[in-house]
Amino acid sequence: MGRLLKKCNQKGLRITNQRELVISIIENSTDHPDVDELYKRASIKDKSVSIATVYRTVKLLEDAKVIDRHEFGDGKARYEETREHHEHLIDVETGEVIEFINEDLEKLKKEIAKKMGYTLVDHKLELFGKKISK
Amino acid sequence: MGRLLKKCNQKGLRITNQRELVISIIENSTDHPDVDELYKRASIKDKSVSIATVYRTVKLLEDAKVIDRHEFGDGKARYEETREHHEHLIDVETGEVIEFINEDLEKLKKEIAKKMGYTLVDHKLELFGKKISK
DNA sequence: CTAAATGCAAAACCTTTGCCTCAAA
DNA sequence: TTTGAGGCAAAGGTTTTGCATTTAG
Repeated sequence: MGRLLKKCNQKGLRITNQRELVISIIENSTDHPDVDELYKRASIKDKSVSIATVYRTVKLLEDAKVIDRHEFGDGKARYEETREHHEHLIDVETGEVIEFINEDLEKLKKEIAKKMGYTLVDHKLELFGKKISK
Repeated sequence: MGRLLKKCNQKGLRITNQRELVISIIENSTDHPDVDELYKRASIKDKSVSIATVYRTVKLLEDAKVIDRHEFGDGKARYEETREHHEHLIDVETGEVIEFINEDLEKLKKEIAKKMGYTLVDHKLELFGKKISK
């Protein structure tokens, strides 16, 4: 049984065939698929899955905090399994999404929030960049 | 003549009554209105303005880089006049948007991008926080 | 068994666009 | 005067939802 499915069980989510399928797809994706992409990948294994179920499932998983939703500026939500916090750099020319972590950044953000009288419950940082040509 | 209108003139944009109205509303807003809100505020002064024009105007102004578009996670684009770069802290309990600037953050972001082989063309940082209760 | 999940299609949102009319430069 | 802008309504894209049916627990 996969990591993500295990987490869902721990949270007490009812697992249906459709949900298990979507969960396994997210778990085995290394990119940041949107709902339509998840739907396409799911349809390969089970043509009867509806896109409404995919939408309902990602909302369920997001509420359960086992997946994260991102908006990279193209008007569609994109998803990935929740894991150690990391940031995204989006190549504006290719659309490629590159992940990175930076401890200084993590510290700085918490400090800033604290200084403003807030505790950080979430944050998003996206860098949009152009590859430096050699 | 307002700052923002002046900038638009400098960019050579054709100024119509409708555009001037939308420009003045954005310039005099201290919040981050979405298109519907801009449309409502514009309609008070001129009921004939259409929402299509508001959409076309914000796109024009965004392309001219005199206003910035933000997405704060509620599915609607929000706009504000372009000015010194700053970040947003969103109070998750009230929805209030608090602006701040932090030079360390600015430097760090550029460094990170550079280290990854990119020049930063844009970036977004949003902190989501809860007010620390006294 | 029974409450909850699914599929389907319609609807809800936000945003864009075609077309004809109108106005800025 | 002439090209670009505006108004209106229709269409586009993503996401949500009502309802009848199916299924997990």
